[in-house]
Amino acid sequence: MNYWLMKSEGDCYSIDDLKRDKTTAWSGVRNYQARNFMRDHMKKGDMVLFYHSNSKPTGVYGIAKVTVNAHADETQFKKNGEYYDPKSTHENPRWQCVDVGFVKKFKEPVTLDQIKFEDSLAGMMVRNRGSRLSIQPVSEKHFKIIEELAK
DNA sequence: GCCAACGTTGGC
DNA sequence: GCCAACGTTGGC
Repeated sequence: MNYWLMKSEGDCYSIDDLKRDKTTAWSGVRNYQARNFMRDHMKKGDMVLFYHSNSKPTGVYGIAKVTVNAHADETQFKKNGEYYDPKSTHENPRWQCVDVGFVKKFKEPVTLDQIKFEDSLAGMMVRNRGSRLSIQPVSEKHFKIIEELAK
């Protein structure tokens, strides 16, 4: 089983939205590296740190899990939609996404400040300045530490 | 809202 | 295949 961190802008799609929806297709990712993680490495049952970027405070707000393996991202075919990709075809879809389900929301978020402060979390990608990758692999150790910090 | 860092595009 | 220009991300 693998562990991940998925970013979402807090005011765009938050952990509360996921709680309400119970499950959602992680569509709209238009970055090849992030797509490759979803397509090739994320599997049903993998655990996900749900991270809010551009929010106050920024940090991990809860936990989600992968509920459906990668499949074509429908938003790429929606003309006039924000995520429409004219170069993509149904025969050979360019973008894929997994579905994620709600697991829990932390009482208090584990903030980016905390993550940077904890020596035991050295090496987490999200600590790097300018780390724009919206889906990042996380080690089991780091995942568990974040979970502990939330208690 | 600013701006540095990054990814992508497109001309050559 | 290089690289400048551009658009986007995301912390502050």
